[in-house]
Amino acid sequence: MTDRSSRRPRAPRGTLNRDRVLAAAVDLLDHAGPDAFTMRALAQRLGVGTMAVYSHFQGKDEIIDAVRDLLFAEVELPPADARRPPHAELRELCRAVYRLLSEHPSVLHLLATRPVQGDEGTLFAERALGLLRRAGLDGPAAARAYTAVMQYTVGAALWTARGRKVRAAQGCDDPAERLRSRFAGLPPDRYPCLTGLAPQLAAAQDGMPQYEHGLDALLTGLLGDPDGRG
Amino acid sequence: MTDRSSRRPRAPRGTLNRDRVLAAAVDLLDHAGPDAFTMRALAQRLGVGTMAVYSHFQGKDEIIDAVRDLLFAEVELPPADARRPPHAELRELCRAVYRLLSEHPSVLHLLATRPVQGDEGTLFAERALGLLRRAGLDGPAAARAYTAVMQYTVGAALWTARGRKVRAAQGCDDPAERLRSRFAGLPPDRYPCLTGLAPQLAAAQDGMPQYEHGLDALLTGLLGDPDGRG
DNA sequence: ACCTGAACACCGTTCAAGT
DNA sequence: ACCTGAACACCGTTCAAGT
Repeated sequence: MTDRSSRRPRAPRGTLNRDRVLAAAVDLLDHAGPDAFTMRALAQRLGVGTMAVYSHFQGKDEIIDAVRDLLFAEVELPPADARRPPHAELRELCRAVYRLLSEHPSVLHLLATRPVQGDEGTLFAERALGLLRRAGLDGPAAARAYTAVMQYTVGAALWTARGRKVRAAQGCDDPAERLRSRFAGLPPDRYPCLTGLAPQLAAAQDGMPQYEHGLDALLTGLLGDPDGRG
Repeated sequence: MTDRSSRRPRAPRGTLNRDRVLAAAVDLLDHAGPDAFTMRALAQRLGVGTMAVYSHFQGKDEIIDAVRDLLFAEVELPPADARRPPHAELRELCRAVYRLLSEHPSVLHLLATRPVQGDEGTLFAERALGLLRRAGLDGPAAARAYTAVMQYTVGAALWTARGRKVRAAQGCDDPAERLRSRFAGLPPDRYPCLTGLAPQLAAAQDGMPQYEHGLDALLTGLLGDPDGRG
């Protein structure tokens, strides 16, 4: 199946460009992880010599920045709809970002290291801040609320990606099951809650449902209970 | 001032041990950052040959795990006090973890990659879960609430560390000011909220106050308003 | 048992050279 | 302008050797 030489045939001249490099970079990151994302592996996947990539990007950092902004631009922002309550629209906006970060866990590492610079990430911030204002928050409260929501989203996605990485490293068994058995095996007299709640803690490692649970609590605390006082 | 040879004198035999390696590792990580944390730099700081460290640790990963657990063990857990409302005690517990992560931003990178294995991190989880149960949450709700709080704490600390890293890289100017001027310079017709709220967004990059703002909102959403219905 | 230095298989990037 | 291969200065780790 694979090339005996483990080196694919060289692509003809002039076929390399920034888009092809970025597409291969996303593939490589998502498939092999950040550690395996090397300039040599990237070039090999593209069928060119290692240094060919440097004709289109200054170096690895510029590729990483471009990948981050490219993927953030792919967030499917729900259509603005003034009739819906801002709470609900904000929730969907956040879910879209979380979904992106979950589907491309490697971006997380990149997002965590350097902030988004691209225009599309900026548009997301604009939308979110507008919804927070519409929900009745003043300037400082909206800024703090936006920051808190982003902090939680990044943290939740990172938490999930961490579980996946452990699974990939340790023979592909369920990370939730590993967590459960680790907690369940602790001495119950010293850790009564932890041992008792091991199954529930494992159940909370389920990605989107857990994210929604925390997000709803956070938004309720930030905006007030939407079903409560009215 | 510095050694002309840029190589410090070798330590006498038998003075190296796990504790000295870990202390040097924490120093190196906090002072020089994760990228500069190499086995060669660590050994040089200890005044031994590179391979001497391998007599005490299997490799770099084992050192990283040990550093993470060591620092997590240093979290100053507030004394348990059944008279205080669980909401307040949980808040202090979380603040202690956030403070640790902020003071040792390099640990974050490590915490984000692999979960805490050490006993002390486990003790923190036990305390937090106990408080959530005391606050009236049932098993599944307590597990989800604990996970959400940890996710938010990691995300918030990472957010702060990211700002610091940018500052260190880009000539030491204030990261909040950089963020403010970037947002303030956007076209106001396309980004009315972002340009208008640039100062408030910059003000929200203040670490602990922002963390507390989000944490209180999250706890309120998870536990119910402590001052509200009673 | 503890520590060393050389060596191996990597990495990102520079550089002179090719087309 | 675009791409190449050799080379440089790194990295973590293996290994045979020293004490």
